[in-house]
Amino acid sequence: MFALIDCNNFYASCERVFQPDLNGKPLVILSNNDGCVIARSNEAKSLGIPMGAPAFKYKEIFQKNKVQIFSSNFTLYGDMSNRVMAIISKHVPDVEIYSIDEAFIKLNGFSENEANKKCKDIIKTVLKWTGISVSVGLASTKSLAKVANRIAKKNSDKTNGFYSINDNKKRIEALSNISTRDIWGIGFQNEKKLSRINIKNGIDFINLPDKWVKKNMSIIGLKLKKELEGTPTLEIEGGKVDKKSIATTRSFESEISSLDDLIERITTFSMVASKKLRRQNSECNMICVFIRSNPFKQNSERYHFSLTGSLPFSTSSSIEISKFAVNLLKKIYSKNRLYKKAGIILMGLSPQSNHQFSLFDKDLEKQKKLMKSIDNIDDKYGLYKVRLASQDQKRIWKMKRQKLSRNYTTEIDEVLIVS
DNA sequence: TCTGGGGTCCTAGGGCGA
DNA sequence: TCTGTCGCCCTAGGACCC
Repeated sequence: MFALIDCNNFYASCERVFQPDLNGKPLVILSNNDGCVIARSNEAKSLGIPMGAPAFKYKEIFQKNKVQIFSSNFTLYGDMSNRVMAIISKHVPDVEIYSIDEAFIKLNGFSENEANKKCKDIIKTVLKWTGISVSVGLASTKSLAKVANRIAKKNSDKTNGFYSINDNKKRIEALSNISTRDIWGIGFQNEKKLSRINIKNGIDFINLPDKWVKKNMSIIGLKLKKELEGTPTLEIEGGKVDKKSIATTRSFESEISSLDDLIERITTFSMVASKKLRRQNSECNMICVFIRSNPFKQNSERYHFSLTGSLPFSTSSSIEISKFAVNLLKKIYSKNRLYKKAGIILMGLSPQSNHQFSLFDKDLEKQKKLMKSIDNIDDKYGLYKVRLASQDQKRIWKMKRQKLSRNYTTEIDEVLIVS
């Protein structure tokens, strides 16, 4: 049996834990730069505010309904997530942390009653210890556990946050009542394809021939079909898994066109990305750089230039990576154009311990020591205190985060004081 | 004025060596 | 030595997820 544990309206719940007066009020969390709505409380959902809504377009609705607005505080959400996952891991050994607010668990060797009890215990303990409410769906496969979780959440007044698809009748009923778009793994494009042949819900989908599904939705679609039929094709992926690529990308506060400005951004992104790389003790041998226009601008040309290059050696040095990235940037840069977003993606990741030595390694030890010193200074005085000459020394560009809450759990100066 | 960021996996198609 | 075929590898792009 698999269970999916999902935190309810996670980001909104994190804010409410420390500001309980927000309970019952509509609440939204905005993306970086306060751009889009990325999380909503139930009250905000019922006002018709969709996921991904551009904040500026909903200003009136926010004002009219006194919607509480927060900038995303990933330090807080990340810390609360760690606490929730630690509690789940105490209850069961087989845990897969699927995202910041979701975890799959495997309940092998448990009787049905024991599995049900375990799920209910988790709901109770997480709420008691963290203040975050979670929903749990239990079923024979991961995809069906997702469906069960959805039922648990949608009907929380009846389910108390727990639902189990434990027989065929319940499985058929659940699949009849879920539209294809709401099934995990069926996205916008696949829904369009299915809709064209009049496939509307989960039952319609599993009644399709395997051959059609494989041809039109690839092996992933076929695996999903088997899962919904009750045959597991996806396993728990436990343990700490190293990332296979690391990206740092940002939209700019306004369009920029000069090469010097772009070099400054790409250098800074390289510093951030290579730090992430060193944190997981990896190095990379491929770098992709991209720059693009504003896709939302009416009546103007859209462009997206990107280039991937292979390094002659593997490295985690900020200096090597930024030097290489800037060279790639120079190759794709074109004058007299306006750019709204840029980014760098590090690929070909391998553990530092497996380093393949090459002719270019004469400075390796020197670079390693330098990076270690930079990381030490950052640890002591705050992130990214050491900068390369091509970076903006004053850092005049900054993410817009006008409605940021406090770091209640990670900064001693910001903890709540109870008087 | 103002529309996020960071991942994974799969497939098609081209290059290239056996 | 030339040519055809097969399969592997790489890359770009698209789809999905949160």
